[in-house]
Amino acid sequence: MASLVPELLGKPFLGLDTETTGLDPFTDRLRLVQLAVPDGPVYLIDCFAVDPRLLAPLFAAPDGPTLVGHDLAFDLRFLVQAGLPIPPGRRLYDTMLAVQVLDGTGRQPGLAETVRRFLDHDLPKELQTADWGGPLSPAMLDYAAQDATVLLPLFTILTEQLEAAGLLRALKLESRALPAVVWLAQAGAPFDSDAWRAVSDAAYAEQLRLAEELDALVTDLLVPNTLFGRTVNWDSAPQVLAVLKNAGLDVPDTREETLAQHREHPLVAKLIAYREAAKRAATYGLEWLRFVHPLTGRIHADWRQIGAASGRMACTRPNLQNISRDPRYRACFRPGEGRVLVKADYSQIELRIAAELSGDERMLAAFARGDDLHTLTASSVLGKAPDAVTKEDRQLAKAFNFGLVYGLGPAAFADCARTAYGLALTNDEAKTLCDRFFAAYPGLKRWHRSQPAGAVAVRTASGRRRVVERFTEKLNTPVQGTGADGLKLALALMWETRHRCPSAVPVLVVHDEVVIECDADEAERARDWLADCMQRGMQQFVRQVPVAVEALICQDWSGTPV
DNA sequence: GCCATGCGCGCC
DNA sequence: AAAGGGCGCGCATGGC
Repeated sequence: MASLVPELLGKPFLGLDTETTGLDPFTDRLRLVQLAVPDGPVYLIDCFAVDPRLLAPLFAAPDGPTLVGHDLAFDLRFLVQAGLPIPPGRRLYDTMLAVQVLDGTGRQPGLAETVRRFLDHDLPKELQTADWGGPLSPAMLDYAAQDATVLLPLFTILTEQLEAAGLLRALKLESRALPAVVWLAQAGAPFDSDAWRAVSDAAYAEQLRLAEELDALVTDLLVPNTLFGRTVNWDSAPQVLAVLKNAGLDVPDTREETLAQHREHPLVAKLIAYREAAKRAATYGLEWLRFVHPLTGRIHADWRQIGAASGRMACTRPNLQNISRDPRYRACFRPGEGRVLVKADYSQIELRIAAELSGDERMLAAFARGDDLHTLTASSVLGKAPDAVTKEDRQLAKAFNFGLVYGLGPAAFADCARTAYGLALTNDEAKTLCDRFFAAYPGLKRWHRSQPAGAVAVRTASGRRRVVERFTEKLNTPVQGTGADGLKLALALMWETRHRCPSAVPVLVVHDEVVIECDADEAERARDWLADCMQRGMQQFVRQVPVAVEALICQDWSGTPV
């Protein structure tokens, strides 16, 4: 080992893979580290026999070889637990991320699939789930070696294709963000299980109560409450639809939006309330507690770095990006004594990006002055002076500003205004307002008009590419994707400047929001550091419009002040 | 009993 | 001229 590290440090790139006894970096163990040398041997390090920390200088070197792996976040989480440093992002090359950048999809390709596609041969995977905690057979060693070796030709061919497609810059951004994603997953979100249990119990009780009230209601209304030979299952859409029809309501389905149009009907009103409680009880119930890690007491979700075709991240097991905004749930995410959260989010970031991409002069000028865009839109569309704009006017403007990012037409806009903002609009009114909206922002209209027909490749500010067909995707992908680019650079900057706030770790990332945890006595410094990284990361991709970040120190994710 | 699918809805 | 973005998950259902 002593002579191996200096030798490896001199190579331009290395294939890196690991074998582990399971999938959990906290309870399962690192067994093998495989390092494949171009035109050379592949070294297999048995971590049960040799301390893998001897590899630390290879990982820590600022300018060592590029480390090529497939789904490196997985391997790095185990390597970190084994005491190794995370290499600088610019030295990492993840072939899974490379394929995703090449394809412009959120789908995560496996290694065997990638080898089949780019190298045109089979990679046996039967031993992936072998017992890596026991004796290692020659076949297992051969399998492990192959997994690392195959990364070398993949690196070459993927780089050629990325280069040809102008996608190397997008991959470099992903590489820089990768250490931060590992950091995020390993840190985990601080969580109060007892508080969650209490909130969950209350939601379940409410669901039961509402179901009983619904049962009573259908009896009162003389609607037969037995369908399909049993009492109504209020969770079943077909059964609910049948009940509604029986009650004399002419509805095509039981979706929220449909129900909202009959909310004055007592049965429908109760049903809406039931749905809300049932959804909360099911999605955020006691079952959810299985995600609390038995060793750390925290939630270490599976953060997918490229989760969406737009470049956004996604999160599973559990999805921490769709936790109810109800403060009772969010308050369960809180650190222990002596620690605080700092939550920061971008102000109207997608609207700012849309202004930038469309080049609309009025919008750009408004953002440059620091004006409130919603008020400006309301005053332009309604022909009022800005100081005469009411709260309702501003709500309407919000629906517009929101809708334009998605390329909504008048009919869709009217729907959106109705369901999301509680505004009743006829289609004619919506049409008139849309015309005035585009008259107020001619640059936006040009942007919409300039979209070519048919399937085209659109790009985000980092050069990330996606082939799209629908008009709305052509508008939205660069907006959403540029937001994702800026946030990823922000995460990279946080990792690269973490010495400025040694007690801070990232715990949640939700598209335009980052939450970190830190020592209470470092909170102000952490807040400024976080806001600075986020601002600079996004501003790198959004050049003409000022990027604004709002950051708050709090006890928990609901925002309770310290 | 397992799995795929559609619906409905939580988040941004 | 119109144009409804991106996810993950729980449930019911239906096929095997």
